[in-house]
Amino acid sequence: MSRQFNRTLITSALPYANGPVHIGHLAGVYVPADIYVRYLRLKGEEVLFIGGSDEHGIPITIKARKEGVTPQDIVDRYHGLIKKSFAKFGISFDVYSRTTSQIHRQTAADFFRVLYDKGQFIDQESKQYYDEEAGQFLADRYIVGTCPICGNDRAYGDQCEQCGTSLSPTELINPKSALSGSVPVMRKTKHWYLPLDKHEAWLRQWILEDHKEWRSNVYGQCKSWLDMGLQPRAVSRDLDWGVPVPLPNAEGKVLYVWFDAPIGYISNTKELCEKQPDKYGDWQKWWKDEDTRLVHFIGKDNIVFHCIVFPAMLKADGSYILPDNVPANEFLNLEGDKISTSRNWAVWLHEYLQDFPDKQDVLRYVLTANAPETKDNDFTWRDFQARNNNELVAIYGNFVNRTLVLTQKYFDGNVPEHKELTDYDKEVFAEIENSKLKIENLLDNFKFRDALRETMNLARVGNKYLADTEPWKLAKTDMARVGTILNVSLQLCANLAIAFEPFLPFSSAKLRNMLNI
RNA sequence: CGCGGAGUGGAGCAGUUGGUAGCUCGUUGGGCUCAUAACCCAAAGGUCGUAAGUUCGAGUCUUGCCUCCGCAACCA
Repeated sequence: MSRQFNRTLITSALPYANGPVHIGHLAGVYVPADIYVRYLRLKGEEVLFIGGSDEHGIPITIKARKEGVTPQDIVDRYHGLIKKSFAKFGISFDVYSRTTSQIHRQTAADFFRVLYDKGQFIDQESKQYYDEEAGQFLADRYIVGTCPICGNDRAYGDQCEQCGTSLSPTELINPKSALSGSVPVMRKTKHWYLPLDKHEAWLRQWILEDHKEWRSNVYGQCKSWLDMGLQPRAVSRDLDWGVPVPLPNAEGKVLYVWFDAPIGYISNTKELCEKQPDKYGDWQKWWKDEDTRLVHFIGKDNIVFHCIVFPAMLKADGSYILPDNVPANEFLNLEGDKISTSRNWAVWLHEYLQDFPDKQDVLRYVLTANAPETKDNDFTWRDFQARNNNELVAIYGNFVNRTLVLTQKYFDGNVPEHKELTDYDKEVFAEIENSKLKIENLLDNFKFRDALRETMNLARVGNKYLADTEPWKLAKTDMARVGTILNVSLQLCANLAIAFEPFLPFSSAKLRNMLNI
C-alpha cells in the first residue's frame, strides 16, 4: 500500500448516456477525481485522467423505442451534452470518449476473445422470457406482473417495490413485457459466464488482506460479497445494441454492458495514446506496467463491479495491473429527497450553467465541502447560498480583496518589499508550510472535504493576520512595516491560489492573473 | 430473510488503540473599519438513534431493536 509508483492512471465512472448529468454525478465522482488529478499534476507527477460515456445496455434501447429514434440518436445526444457539461465545469479529462467508438468495439471484442481462448469462460444454456412482439429477450426488470406475496400488480420480475420481496420472473402472476405489454414466452438461450468463484481465493487475499486501507464502505461491501461466496456471472446478453460477441454462431449476442463498460477505460486510454504518442506514450505502460498506480473513482452503487468483477476480468487476462484504490463515495440527496433522473428530481449541470453562468467554482466548492464521503449527504439551495456568501466570498474572496485593495491604496498596486520579519510574520510562513503538509496528506488519503476545509483555514489565517497587524493604522506612522505586512499577505494570496487550484480552478486562474504569477 | 455503510448541539461534519465531546456555518454579545453579501474576539447550545450489557470509566467494545441509503449476482 505504501509502495512507490512512477505514474498514476485515474479513471472516473463512465456516466450512462441515457440522460444528462447532475450534481450527484459531480459530487460523487467527477469533482473528487478532478481534484485528485489536478493535485497530482501540481506536484509534477505523470498522470492520466480517463473519462467517457457508457453507451450500451438495455435502458438506452428502451428510451430510443419510446421516443421513436435509434439508440445511436440517444447516445449521440447525451454524449455531447455530458461531455460539454464536464468541460464547462473544468473536469480536466485527458480524454473523454465513448463506448460506441470503433476502437472500443475492437478493444472490447479482443478482450473477450483473449479470455475465451484462454478458457476463462464457461457457457451455459438457460430459459428466459422472450417478448415476441418486441423481438427480444427480457431482463427481469422489464417484466411486470402481480406480486404473489402482496398482490401489487406493478411488481417487477426481480423485485416487488411495494413489499420489498425479491422475486424471479416466473413467480409473477400474469407476467407482461414492460416493452410491448405482450405476454412473454419462455425460450432457451446460451450465454458466457465469468466464473468469479474461481477467482475468489486471490480476491480475498488481495482485498481483505492487502488493501485494508480502502474506505470502510468499499472494504465492507467487498467483504460481504466474498463472504457470501462468488457465483459465475454472465458476460453476454441477447440484444442488438452493444459489442457483438466475437464468436461464430453468436448472432444476436452482445457483451453485457458491465463487461463492456470498464474496458472503455482501456480503449479510451488507447485512443488517446494512439492520437498523441509523443505526449502520452504507449497505452500499455498505463495498464500493464507494475509501476503504474490505477485508481477508480466511482459511486457506491458501482463498488462490486470495480472491486470484484473488473479486477477478475483483468486478472483472467493476466497482463493487466489491478486498481490500487477505489475511493467510492456515497450518494448526494437534493433537498431531502433522493436524486432521480426518472422523476426529474435533480439539478442538471447544463441547467445550472445557464442559471449561474461562470459560477462553476461555487458549485465545486459546495459539493466538496459537503461531499458524501462517509455517508449520504443532502444538498440544499439554502446551504449553497450560505456557503457561497459566508465562506467562499466572506473568507477567501474577502481576504484577497483586502490585500489587493490595500496594496493598490498604499503602493499603487506594486508589490512592496519586505523589511525585517517579526515573529508573527514568520509564524504566517510556518503556517503556510504546515498547511501544505496537512493538505497534501489529506489529499493523498482521498479526504477532499477535510483538505478543502484546511485550505480555507489558511485564508482565515490571512484575515486574522490583517486584523492583528492593522496596516491601515500603521500607514500613518510606519510605511515600511505596512510594506512588509502586505508583502507577507500577497505571498499568502499566491499560496492560496496554488492551494485552491485543485478545488477552484477558475478562481485560481483569475487570482494568479491578478497577482501576475 | 440476508449482507455492507450511516444515524453526534439549529444545519453540515470530525472523533485515531475506551479516560473531562471537537470543527465549520448559523445564533447572541463585544471589538475593529483596509475589505464583497465583511473581518477579528468571546459566549450560549449536545446525557453522541434506542434498550440492555462489559468496565473504575463507553460516542468509542458486545447484543437486541428502530430509521435512512446501497447491494442482493439478467437495471446500469
